[in-house]
Amino acid sequence: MKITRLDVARKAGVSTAVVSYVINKGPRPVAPDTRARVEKAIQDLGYRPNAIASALRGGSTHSIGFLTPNPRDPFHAQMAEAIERTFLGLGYLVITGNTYYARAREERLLRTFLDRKVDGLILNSGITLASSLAPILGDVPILSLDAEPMPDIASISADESADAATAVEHLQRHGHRLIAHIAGPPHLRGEELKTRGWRGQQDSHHSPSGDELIAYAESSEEGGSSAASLLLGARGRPTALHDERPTALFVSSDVQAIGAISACRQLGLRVPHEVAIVSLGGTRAAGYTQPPLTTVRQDFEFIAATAASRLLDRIRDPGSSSSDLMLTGNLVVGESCGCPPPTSPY
Amino acid sequence: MKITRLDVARKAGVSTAVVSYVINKGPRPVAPDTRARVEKAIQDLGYRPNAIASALRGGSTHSIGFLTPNPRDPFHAQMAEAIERTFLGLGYLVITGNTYYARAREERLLRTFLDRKVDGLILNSGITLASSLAPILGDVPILSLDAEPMPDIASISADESADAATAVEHLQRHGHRLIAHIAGPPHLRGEELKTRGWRGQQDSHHSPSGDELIAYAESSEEGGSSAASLLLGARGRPTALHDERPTALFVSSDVQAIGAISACRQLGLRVPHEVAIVSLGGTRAAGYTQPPLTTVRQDFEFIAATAASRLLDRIRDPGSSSSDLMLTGNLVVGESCGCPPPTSPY
DNA sequence: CTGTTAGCGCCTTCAC
DNA sequence: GTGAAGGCGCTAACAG
Repeated sequence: MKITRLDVARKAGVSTAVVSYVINKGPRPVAPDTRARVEKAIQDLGYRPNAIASALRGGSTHSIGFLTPNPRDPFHAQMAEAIERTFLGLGYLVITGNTYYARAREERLLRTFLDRKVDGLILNSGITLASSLAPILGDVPILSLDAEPMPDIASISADESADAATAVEHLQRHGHRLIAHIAGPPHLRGEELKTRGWRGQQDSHHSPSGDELIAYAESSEEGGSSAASLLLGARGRPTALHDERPTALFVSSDVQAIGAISACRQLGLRVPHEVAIVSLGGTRAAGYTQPPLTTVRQDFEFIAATAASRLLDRIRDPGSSSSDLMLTGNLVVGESCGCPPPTSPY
Repeated sequence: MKITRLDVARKAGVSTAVVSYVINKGPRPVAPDTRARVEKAIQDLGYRPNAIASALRGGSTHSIGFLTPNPRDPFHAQMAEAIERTFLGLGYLVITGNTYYARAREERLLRTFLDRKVDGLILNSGITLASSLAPILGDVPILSLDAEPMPDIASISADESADAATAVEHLQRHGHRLIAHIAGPPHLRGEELKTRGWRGQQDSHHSPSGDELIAYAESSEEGGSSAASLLLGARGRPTALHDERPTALFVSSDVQAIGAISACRQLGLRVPHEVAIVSLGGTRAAGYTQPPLTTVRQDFEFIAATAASRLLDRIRDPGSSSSDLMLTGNLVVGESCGCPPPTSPY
C-alpha cells in the first residue's frame, strides 16, 4: 500500500534519480516527455514523497517552531494566527507550542522542536531566554518577538513603553491625573516596559506614579478583574497616598481590561464616567465590550509578515546579520476612555 | 558540531547498538556499568537523538495532526488548548493546522500531516470529510470531533441538538415564546443540529420556529452582531409572521453572543430586560460580558482527555474498533437570560 | 539527458 | 552482554 519513489521509477521506466529531478525541478534537467511520463506515474500511483526521508537526507523540514505563551490571551492568539497563516502561505509548517510562561514547558518544547530539526524558531514565550537554554539551541535561526533583544537573535517587538505612554497620555487628555495601572507579571520584560511607560508619562505630567497605584495580575479576564477590584477598593482598601479612588485605569492587555470592566460593573462603577479605561493590544475582542475599549493596536499581520521574511532570510543565508525592529501601535478610540460614541448611522 | 550516535559509541567505547539499547531501554539488556558509561558519554557530549532519523527507521514520529477551524473562536481555542496540553503530557507533539473552514486549506494541511507521517489525526475542522479526501488518508488512526459520525472513524462530539434544547428550554422557563435563533453556517453539521434542537424545543412548546426567526452568521463577534441587528430590526425589518420583536435570542456560540450583546446595546435594547440571551459554548469569555452570559458549557478537558485516550488506543492497536461518543453540556447560569445576579458576597 | 550509488542517523535482527 | 550490518526513502554527486 505504500508507494515509494522506486515504484514510480519502475512504472515510468526511469531511474529514481529522474523522479527526484522531476519532483524537485532539479538539480538536473529532464526531457519533456520523460517528465510527462514520470508525472503521469506519480498521478496514477498517487505517490507522495516521504517528508521524513527527505528531511533526513539533508533537505530541510520546511517547518518552524513557534513558542507562544498563552493561547487564551487574544493578543497572543491573534499573533499566533497571523504567524501560522503567513508561514503556511510561504510553504512552511508552523509547529506551535504553548508555554504558559512555564520554563519547563518552554524547554521541553524547544527540545522537541530541535530534535525534529525545525528550520527556524520564533520565540514569543515571554520568558527570558536565559543562558541555560543557549547551549541546546545550536545554530538554528531564531527570531524573537519578545521585548528583550538578545545578541545574535533577530527581534521584532512592540514598543511597549511608547505604546503605554500613548495610552496614558490619552487618559490625561481626558483630564485624568490619578491613573492606576493594571500590570502584567512584572518578571516579563514587556510588562516591565509598559509599567515604565506609564510611570514616565505620569511623571512628565506631574501626576502620581507610585507603586500603590499598580496592581500586578496575570493576563486574563480573571487577573484584570481582581486587579481592578483591588485598585478601585472592592474591599475598601484605601490607597496609601491618595484616599481618592483612581478615576482611570491603564491596563496592560485587552483581556485584562475585559475583566476590569466586569469588575467595575460589579462595584457599581460606570465606565467611562466613573472609571475610564485604556488598554494595550488592539485585539478584535476590544470592539465588543460594553463600552468598546479604547486600546493601542499592534499590527499583527505586519509583524507576522516581517517576522517571516526576516526569519526566512536567515534560514537561507545563516550568515546574514540579525536586526532588531520595534513597532509603535496606533490608538484605537472606543468609548471606555470617555470619548463619545461615533454618531449612529441611522 | 553535530553529534551522532557514533560519537557517543566511540566515547563510551561501545558499539552504536549498545547506545541504542541504553536510549530505548531495550530491546536488549545492557550491563549496568556499560550503561553508566554510555549515559555519561551522552551527557558529556550533549547528545540528542535525531527524531527524523528515528522516525524514518520505522519508529513513530510521536506527533499527531490536529485540524481546527478557527482559533479566533474561543470555543475552538479552548478545545485546541486542551488537546495540545493533554497530548504533550502523554509525550506526543500536536501539530495544529487552522482551516478557517476552507476546504483547500484543510486538504493541504492534511497532506502535510500525512507526508510527515503523523501517528494520528484529530479532525475538528467543521467541514464534511467528503470522500474526496478519503483516498489520501491511508490508514492513519483518526478521531473526529465533528458532529458527523463517519464509518471507521472514532468520534467524540457535543450533543448539539440536546444542548440547544436545554438552552431554549431555559428561555422558555423565563416565559419567552418568541425566541429567535442566531445560527452558525448551515452547511456545518453541528450548526444544523443546533438549529434542529432549537426548532424541536420550540415546536414541542407550541412556540414559533419559522425560518424568519433564524439569522445565519459566521461564528464571530461580527457575525453575532449583524445577525442580532437583523433579527431585532436594526433597519426596522418586520419579521414576516410576527410583527413583534423577538424577546429572546438563542445563539449558536458564545462569541456570537458577545457580538449580539454589543448589537443590542447599540440598538438601545437592554439585556436581559428587553432581549434575553442564551448561547452554546461555555467559554471563559462568557463570564465577563455585561451581563454575564448564560451558556451551555462543554467540558473541554474531558473531551480532550477522552480523545487522547481513544486515539492513542487506536494508534497502539489499529485493529480496535472505532466508537462514537456524544456529550451533553451543562447549563451555566449567568444573567443574560434574566436570572438574578448572585447575591454579592459583601 | 539519464542511471548508479553512497550515504543521512537510527533501530534491530543476527551472529558471537 | 555486545558488535556488525542492512535498510527505512530520499537526494545529489559522479558516471555515462
